[in-house]
Amino acid sequence: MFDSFKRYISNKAKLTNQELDKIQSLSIEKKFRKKQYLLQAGDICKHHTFIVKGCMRLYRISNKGVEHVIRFAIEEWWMGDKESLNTGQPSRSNIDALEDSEVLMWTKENHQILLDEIPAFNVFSERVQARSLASSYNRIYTTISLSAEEKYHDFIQTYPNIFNRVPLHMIASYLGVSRETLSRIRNQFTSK
Amino acid sequence: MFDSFKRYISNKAKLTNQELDKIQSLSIEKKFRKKQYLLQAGDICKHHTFIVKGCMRLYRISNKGVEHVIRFAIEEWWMGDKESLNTGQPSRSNIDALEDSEVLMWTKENHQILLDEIPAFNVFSERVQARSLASSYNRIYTTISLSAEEKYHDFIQTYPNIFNRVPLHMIASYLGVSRETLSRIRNQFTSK
DNA sequence: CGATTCTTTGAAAACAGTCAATCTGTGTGG
DNA sequence: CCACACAGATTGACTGTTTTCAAAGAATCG
Repeated sequence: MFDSFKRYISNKAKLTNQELDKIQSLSIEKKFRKKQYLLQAGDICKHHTFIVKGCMRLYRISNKGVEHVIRFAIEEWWMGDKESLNTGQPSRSNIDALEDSEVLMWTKENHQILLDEIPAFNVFSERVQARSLASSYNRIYTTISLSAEEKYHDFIQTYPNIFNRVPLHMIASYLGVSRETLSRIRNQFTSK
Repeated sequence: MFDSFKRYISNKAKLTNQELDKIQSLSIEKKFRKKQYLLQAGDICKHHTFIVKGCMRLYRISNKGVEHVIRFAIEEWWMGDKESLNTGQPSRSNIDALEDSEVLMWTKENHQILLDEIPAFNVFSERVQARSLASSYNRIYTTISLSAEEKYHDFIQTYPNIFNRVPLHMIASYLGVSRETLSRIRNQFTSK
């Protein structure tokens, strides 16, 4: 399982074998079955998680009891609640597996050790974080500027590998649109 | 002008006088008049900017020619297009001053020097970045989960110091709602 | 096969956007 | 100091989009 990660990170950061060994030695391999929670609201998020295989979602539940997907993640993406991880406060979000998944995890403390001891890993991590901030701004922009139909098309263009793996009602939730509306949008589109 | 920054950062990071001097020596003091651009779409963002006084907004213009505010920033907030700063690519966003403003700026390179040479500054910066990621997730959540009216109330609760300083139509733009709708929501509310 | 889970459809109601006109306050130049 | 222009806010009428509710139809999984 670590080999996948090795291949991934070797493209992004120049690491010696020793450094890779160190990263591996602090990692935890885990499997999650479909529907299994990686994090529940109220829990304190303790790990940085890298998805080797599978698909997950991070979502919150509103006070009306409705689920709202904040983001999806698939192979070679990072997952976790950065806020809870950072503050040590209970998370407001849930994370669960949408498919049987394999992940690598590092505790906050061990992750910090890697950041401190391996400069290239630090640079790499900052780049990951910068990119996730950029993509969240893009998401904000599309969410406030596009119509439901445009959002849907933007989504399948931006995440072609996700839209065909997750149920439509979750995409609707992600886009902030009712599932009925999204179903109609999609059918109206295919009939053209 | 640097004194304000000194007071701000001294609360958040333990820095020696030498370190503060170093930070100051690499800083640029600038003033922006109301309506003046700090960054225009197409420019490459070269600086990290700290707002000492005033109010700014970061926004994009859609292909229909409509402005969409991605975020506001006031005293003691950081501003800049992290994406462009990081990638060196032209920015898709604009930043301008909503009030006469005073800022401190550091070039990307000088900022990096500070991160490398001053561990406490590095830790501090990471915390800032983590917080901005967290707040952007919160924004995504409220944007997809709340109605226009709820969004407005959430906004004035979350940013009481901003809503009374910026024009209503910009708040509408920020919330992804037409200004007429927001105007109606607000009046309906005050008449209760 | 039976039970979930997911998607689709219809009809009504709620909601938000658009267009156009008016109103308000602010600041600028003569 | 006034008149004017301008940016911003409001209002009404209308249109269009999206939600909601309810029911039924696929698809998937054990």
